Amino acid sequence: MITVELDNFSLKEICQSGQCFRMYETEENTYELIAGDQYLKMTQDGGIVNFHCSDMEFICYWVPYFDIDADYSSYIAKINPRDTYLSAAAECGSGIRILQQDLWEMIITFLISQQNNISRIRGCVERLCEAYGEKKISGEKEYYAFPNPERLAAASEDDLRGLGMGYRARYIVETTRSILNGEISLDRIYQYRYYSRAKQELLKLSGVGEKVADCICLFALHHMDAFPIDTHIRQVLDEHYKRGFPNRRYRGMRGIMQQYIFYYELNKK
DNA sequence: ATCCAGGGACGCG
DNA sequence: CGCGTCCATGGA
Repeated sequence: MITVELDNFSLKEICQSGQCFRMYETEENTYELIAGDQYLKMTQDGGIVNFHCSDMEFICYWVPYFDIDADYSSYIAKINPRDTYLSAAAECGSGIRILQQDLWEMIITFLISQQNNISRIRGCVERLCEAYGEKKISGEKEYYAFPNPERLAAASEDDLRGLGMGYRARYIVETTRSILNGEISLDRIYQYRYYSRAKQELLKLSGVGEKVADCICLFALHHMDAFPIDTHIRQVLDEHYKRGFPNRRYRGMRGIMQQYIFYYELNKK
């Protein structure tokens, strides 16, 4: 087990931030997470966080995953103090992190997310993993990994509709096919240095539009300028930023600001 | 019942 | 390009 003391890090807030749909608070201050084919149990008491894994797994996998080496207080310090809305939002969600999740998993997950609510997205993703993911064991915990493209290719559109994916089933089938036949290369998308290039490539996938592409760029590729505009963010922009969001000021950190706003809208009061 | 949820494809003018 | 319309599903 690894024990570390961290600033601006809250498992509860990360869990409720809506980036990862397979993280659960299983008991008070105890969280379980399945990411890709990895399972992790964590506990937190104040700033002290316990990761139930080896040193190697922590350093190679979970440090980048949780963006642990980044200093989020410096992001918060950049917020215009006269922007009372954004200041309140960042204070509310000061412990969230921009996760670095698996690209393939984020593509499928955010295809499912469209015109859908978070609790139902969780259910859809979980059923998808149970039906097509590899069964794994970590200690005494059994879980299903997120299915890789080859395994998901076994699912027909009707199969996926049977799992409650609705009209998104066709997007999943078509996107899986274009990845498997090499039309779109995940490796290439990983290697693009510029956000606009990665986004441009993602937009070629069936069912991936502006918003979903931005979520994938932010939550998998860590392109911190991605600024996904969903229905909640749209309302905030219309109400608090009628002259546009201050993009210049927050260049290189637009994504985290978006997440502070998103978290605030879902969890305030 | 009606509305809404981390939207996007498609057709139309 | 900007705009309607349709697309499943379940909870409030």
